[in-house]
Amino acid sequence: MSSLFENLDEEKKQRILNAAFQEFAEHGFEKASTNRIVKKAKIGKGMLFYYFNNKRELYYYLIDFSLDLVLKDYLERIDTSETDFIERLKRTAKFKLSIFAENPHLFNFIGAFVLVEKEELPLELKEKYERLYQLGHTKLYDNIDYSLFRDDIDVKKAFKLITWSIYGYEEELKQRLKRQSLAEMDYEPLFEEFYDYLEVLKISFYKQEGEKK
Amino acid sequence: MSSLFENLDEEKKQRILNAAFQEFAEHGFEKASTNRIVKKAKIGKGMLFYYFNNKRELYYYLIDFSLDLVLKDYLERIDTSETDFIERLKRTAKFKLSIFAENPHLFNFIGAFVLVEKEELPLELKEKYERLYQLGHTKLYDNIDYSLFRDDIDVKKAFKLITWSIYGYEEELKQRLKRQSLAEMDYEPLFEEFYDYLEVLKISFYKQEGEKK
DNA sequence: AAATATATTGACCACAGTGGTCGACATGAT
DNA sequence: ATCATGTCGACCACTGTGGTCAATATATTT
Repeated sequence: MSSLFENLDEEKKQRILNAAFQEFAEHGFEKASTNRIVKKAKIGKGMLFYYFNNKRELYYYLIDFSLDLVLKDYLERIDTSETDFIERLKRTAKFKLSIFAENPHLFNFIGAFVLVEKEELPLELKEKYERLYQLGHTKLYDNIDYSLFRDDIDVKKAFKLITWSIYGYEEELKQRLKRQSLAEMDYEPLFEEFYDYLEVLKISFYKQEGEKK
Repeated sequence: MSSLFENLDEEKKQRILNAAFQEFAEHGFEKASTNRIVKKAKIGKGMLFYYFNNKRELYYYLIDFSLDLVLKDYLERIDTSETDFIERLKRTAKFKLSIFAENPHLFNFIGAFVLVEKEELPLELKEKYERLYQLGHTKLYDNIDYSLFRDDIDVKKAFKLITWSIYGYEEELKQRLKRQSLAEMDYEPLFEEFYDYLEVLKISFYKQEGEKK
């Protein structure tokens, strides 16, 4: 009965979610330890099994929760009427960061279960993930104005290169922020830096002023 | 006494190295299991502790081994007289792949111990790693002809973007090849694809014919 | 062929950590 | 004063741990 869990005060709920996300992200389902989770979440062992009947139920709850969150706080916010690919990505950055600030291990958690245990998931969750994945694809790549790109490069390859670049920047950022307290810090300089990179990408992959037809 | 181990026939040695690299890469030192290692390497439990006195000694041996290997089979082969950054990277790809083909978990292993346990390493290994890191930096970035890059972008940022792009491509490749037997396959098409990406990077970040002074 | 040295195994050990339970107790509502 | 709801952590049976070692197979020397 996870409605018990859902009615917890927000701070405690968040502590538990965070602890569990981190533990499962780092160790996978099998080797994740409920002992470490309760310790990190600062609750008694009993409570975890009071909210969730067992480890597996908690795990599935987390998957469901994370998929819902990505849908509502990320994908649904992406504005597909913006036809400039890089500009569209630029706008998604803020959504991503606010998710990360609230739940730093959520993306790692998703990455982990997708990589290693996606296939063994109950059908319901697997399908939910597939739907989300499809939606993500359309939200990112549909209705893009290809004519912005230079004519002398393969647009598909440019897409990939841009995506990898952004992923690389995100990862470097994560490393840099590792010991920072995410809560009270000034994100603006980071966004400025990020925008600078996007600008370089635009200059490089897009037609320049003179070339636009 | 790891000279015992070193005198093993190559095939058995490789089996043990592979198994151990993978186990430590996936689980870190603490949670790596010697039982799983011997099982995967298909040797009796006793042998592992016959070659290496204990788990830690094996771990340190692997670190030392991997650092030596990266030095000799990768860094020392990089030709710094090639002043074209992308061209230089292009040439390193073959070294990297041949290391990966022989020992698919080595880079993951290095990535893992650097990320989580570098600081607690014995001084000797820590210094060895630092030296390697420095050398890597010079081998990749020294004596690069900046004038190849377009004037209207920040070269430092272009460096980063290119590096991230290549890393992204490598990771995607790893995913794709996951279920392939690395041994007997044709790498040529992959290199062709890789070179295509590099070409896009060149067109985008380098000056075009007309602009060269 | 006998004796010795080296290589190899896996059952075994004490122990640490596992997921999950449950009686004791605190808190707040009725 | 009673009762429902929360909360805890000692406890349990059990699994897996790093490491040992007597037994044995194999190779080398005499």
